[in-house]
Amino acid sequence: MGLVLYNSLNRKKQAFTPLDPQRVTLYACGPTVYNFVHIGNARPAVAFDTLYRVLRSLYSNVVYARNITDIDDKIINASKDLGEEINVISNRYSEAYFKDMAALNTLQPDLAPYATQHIPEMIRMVETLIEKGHAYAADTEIADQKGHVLFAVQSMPDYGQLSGRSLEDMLAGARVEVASYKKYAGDFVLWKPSSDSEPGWYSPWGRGRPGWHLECSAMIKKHLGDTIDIHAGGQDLIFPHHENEIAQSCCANNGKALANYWLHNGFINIDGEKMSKSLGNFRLVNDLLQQYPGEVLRYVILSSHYRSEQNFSKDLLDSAWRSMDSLYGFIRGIDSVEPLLNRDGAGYQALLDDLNTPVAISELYRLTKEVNQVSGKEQQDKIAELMGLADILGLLQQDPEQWFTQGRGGDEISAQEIEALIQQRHEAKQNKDYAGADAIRQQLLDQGVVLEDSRDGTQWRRS
RNA sequence: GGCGCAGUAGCAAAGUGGUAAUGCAGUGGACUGCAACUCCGCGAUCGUCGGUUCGAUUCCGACCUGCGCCUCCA
Repeated sequence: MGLVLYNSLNRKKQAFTPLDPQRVTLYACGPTVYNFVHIGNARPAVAFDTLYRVLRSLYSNVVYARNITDIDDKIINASKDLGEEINVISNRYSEAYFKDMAALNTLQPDLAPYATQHIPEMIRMVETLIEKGHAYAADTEIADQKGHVLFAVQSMPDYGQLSGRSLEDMLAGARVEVASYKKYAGDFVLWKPSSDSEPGWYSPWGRGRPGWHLECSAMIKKHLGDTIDIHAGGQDLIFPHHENEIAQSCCANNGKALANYWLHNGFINIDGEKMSKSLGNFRLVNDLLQQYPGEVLRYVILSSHYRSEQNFSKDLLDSAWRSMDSLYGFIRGIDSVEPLLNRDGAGYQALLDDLNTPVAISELYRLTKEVNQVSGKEQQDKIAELMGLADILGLLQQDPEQWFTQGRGGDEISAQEIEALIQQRHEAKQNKDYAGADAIRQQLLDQGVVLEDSRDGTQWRRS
């Protein structure tokens, strides 16, 4: 079977056929860098990183772009709150983003374009849209309203196609007051004026900054082309963000489709509730990484299908950690072999079926069982297959020894102390002092260290 | 009001028109000085009520419950 993807455009699974098999293009919406990212931001990064890995297994040249939004009102507000320069904030948090995502074993995208480095391209696109009659500069002399350029949604017959709603429907439920400079209530901002204290760039409409949606359209056009294969992001971006990207790009590029496949990941909730500032239940990846290995977070994210909603909780993380332990426990002590992806294997086939990562993970377990049932060359092949599947999932990337001896947060007994106690226990055992040996075992267990005796000696792991 | 999603064992999570993968937890056993690891075994009729069908968890309808989007949002 070839790759099949669920396309939000028509709400169906479709066989994936790239425009150009020699250059497959994937674009995922990245974060606005005004703070550390939360676990919800990590989901698309991990899910579409997995897609990237699958695409690379199928095509020789895949170009994956994930943008950084480094100009936005949220950053401007953060700048005011913190009393720091915009670029200091955006630099700090974009760096943190790359670090956090690397901890989740996401591969570096081929391109990581920054909005602020594409202002001329954005201005050019706005000019094109005005020329073609799809956009207009606000017709007003009121000081703080002057300088807006808006996209005229009524100029685009198909507007609303991705989100599946008509203009009337959208306006019927509108929760926001309509700005007076809009000709039509549904029109959205392409360019807006900046005050002297706000960051801005000079444009034909005065000093200002781009609207939110524009950067993606401009950067895709510049780096990937007028029409790309796959555009991905969170479900909440379907409207308005992606709908508006489509409108801008399509109208600016003579009606060409912006993307042939649109993928959207579901939301992550915290203990049954949506993450929100008012509830104060944000889980920052950076914080979680203090307590859990990045692979555990990745495992959790991949353990449910990317389109379904996922409920995050401590229990889920702890249970995922134990699950990972059992996988690492299995490969601990076996000789490493060159990973080999089995393209006919159920795990890889599951990934080709709209990224069914839960099934792929279950195959990991099935393979470990199979390794036990065979021996010799056959066993080596199974191990290679296991690691090949793990590689494409971005799991089991650590050395098992390191995995079990890594810290698990908090004050912990050091490896040296553990080794010393193991030596003491060994001596006790030699003297048939089993009570003494057991006391040491219990003492370590109380400190979260489990001992495993074998013919070759004693292994330990933190639990 | 409009559009849309979900409800599967204690928890998590796949899946199929012909009586339901997998993981964690629990539990019985083998192994062990005792353990751990590992191995073998054990659990659900799939929100409710109807309909279609030889047969539905899987299709259709209604209902109940939870949730998302409707220009801040992954």
